[in-house]
Amino acid sequence: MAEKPKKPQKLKARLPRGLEDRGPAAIAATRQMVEKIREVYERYGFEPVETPAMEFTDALGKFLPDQDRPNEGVFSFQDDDEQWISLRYDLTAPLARYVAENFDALPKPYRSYRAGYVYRNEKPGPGRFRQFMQFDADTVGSASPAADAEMCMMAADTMEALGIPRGSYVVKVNNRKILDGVLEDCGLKGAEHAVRRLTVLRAIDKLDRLGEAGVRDLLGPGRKDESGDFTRGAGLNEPQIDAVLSCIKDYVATGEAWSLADLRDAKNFDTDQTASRRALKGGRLSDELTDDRYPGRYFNNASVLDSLETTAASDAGREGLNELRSIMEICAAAGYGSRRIRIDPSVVRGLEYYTGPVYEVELLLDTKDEKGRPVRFGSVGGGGRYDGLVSRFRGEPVPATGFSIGVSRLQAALTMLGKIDTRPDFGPVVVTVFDRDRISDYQKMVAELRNANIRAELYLGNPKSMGNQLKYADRRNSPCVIIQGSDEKARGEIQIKDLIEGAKAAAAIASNQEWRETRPAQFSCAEREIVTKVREVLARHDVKWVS
RNA sequence: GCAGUUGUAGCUCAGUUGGUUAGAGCGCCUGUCUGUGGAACAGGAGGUCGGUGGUUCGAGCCCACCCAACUGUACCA
Repeated sequence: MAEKPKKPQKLKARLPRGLEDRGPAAIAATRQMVEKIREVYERYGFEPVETPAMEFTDALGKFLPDQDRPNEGVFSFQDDDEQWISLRYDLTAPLARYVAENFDALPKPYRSYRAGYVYRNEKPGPGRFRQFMQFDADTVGSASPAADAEMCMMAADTMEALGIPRGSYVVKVNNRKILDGVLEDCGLKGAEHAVRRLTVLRAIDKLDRLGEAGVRDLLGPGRKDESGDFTRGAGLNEPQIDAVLSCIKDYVATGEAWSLADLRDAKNFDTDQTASRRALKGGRLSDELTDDRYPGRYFNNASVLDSLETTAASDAGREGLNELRSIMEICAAAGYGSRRIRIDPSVVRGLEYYTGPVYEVELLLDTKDEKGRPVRFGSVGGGGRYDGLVSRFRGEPVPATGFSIGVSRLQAALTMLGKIDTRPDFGPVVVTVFDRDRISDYQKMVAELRNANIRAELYLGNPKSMGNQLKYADRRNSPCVIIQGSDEKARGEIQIKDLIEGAKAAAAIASNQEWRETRPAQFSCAEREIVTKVREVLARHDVKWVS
């Protein structure tokens, strides 16, 4: 054998990790989700505003302390004047910039929403991407707890608008001021303990993932994970650990706990009793209730508030508790009970700019990947009050609160749960080419269909055989094709082949010979009837092309 | 970043104790079929066995280093 000629070094087609190409089904699903979210936000009185994907890095507040370069978590580059520009990592900081820049022209409180891609240079995982879509709503210029309560209620409404039933999601609420107060009580006050306070907050944030024992380790000396890797802890002593944990999980003092039986009885809930009972059967909630890793996490909001009374003794804590109480009163009065909007003192959120109330939306459904392994998605939405963000640009305080749906992550979760239709949409009607010199005739048929608002196209490949053209139409998932050979042309007719009906008929036919000769689900009609007859076929199979 | 696991065809995976020219299923292309999708049958294309170096008469298999992916963990202001 002759020596093989050396292959030219081909460029490897590859996509950077954490990014995804999106096909027709995913695009359609996103469009539907965005539209449903938009309807809810509009109904709440928010108006759209859009900002670009890039901002000056200082506007995002993403410079590393004591250094003149941006944090590694954001994608950044220098403009030709050496100014740092970054891709936005959320929609909140750019909105704060927009409001500050247009402050005088905007009505206050200013209520706006926007959907867009954001970018984070972090390790990707299931439901975690480096480019992903968020859908935000923000109220700028109101310090009222009613603004925060509204965010929580809107979060709940949005989930239900997206088809996630009551009981399959929960909006968790907390107030950072309470945690601040508790940490002060633990003797972790002042700048010299800032690092340890941060470690404590992060440990608390992991309660749902690591359980109490794991958090205890992280608050103390440290924790070894299942791969043997060791993480250093906050180094608190036992009394301090107990103090921190008690404010997070021990609400038993005054209130009633929700036992599983109570939940089944559903008398602890205000307006959503029937739905609650139904959701309990399949939902994750019942598992957690019987799981002793989560002792006492399920109490109604009134009893949690009462319990916090004893732990939130500092000024900051008391202020936070009062805000929380107002939020819950407003929600309860509007019919949003403890099962939909629940106080959860372990919610702290990762972003530093939150100053008070924080919210998080969690799916309570079990998600499994294609190999059946459980997948942890984390929150599918979140938000909070950020009273400091806009005022960075101005000399006056500008309170603000907002909420964000992680559209991409939620879509990934819903896809994994089989709740999103990933079947391909119907393709266009394909007009086949029989005689190459009559292309203009065929294109005229296409135009006629298009003018009748029917998705149609001419076969633009090599029309060497009818088989190839039908195979193409089949792959496009076309409902039907148009055929006109010389015989039909002579009679002024066309053939319409119903591919959907034909596929059904195919099951009963074994030989290719017969398959061809019977030409299943094919009929002829006069040329001028093309639109009427095609419409009949489309109507028969309920083809609508709406997505 | 740290730790563990895994890298063989487009995809899912076999590959014996280290032994000739690395296989299968699915998918793709062509044909049986010059005016008809599917099925069936036949054929074909497609591989630097992740990369580099080493041990050996001989490496997909053994060793070292590197790269990548996955999982956990950390980071995510």
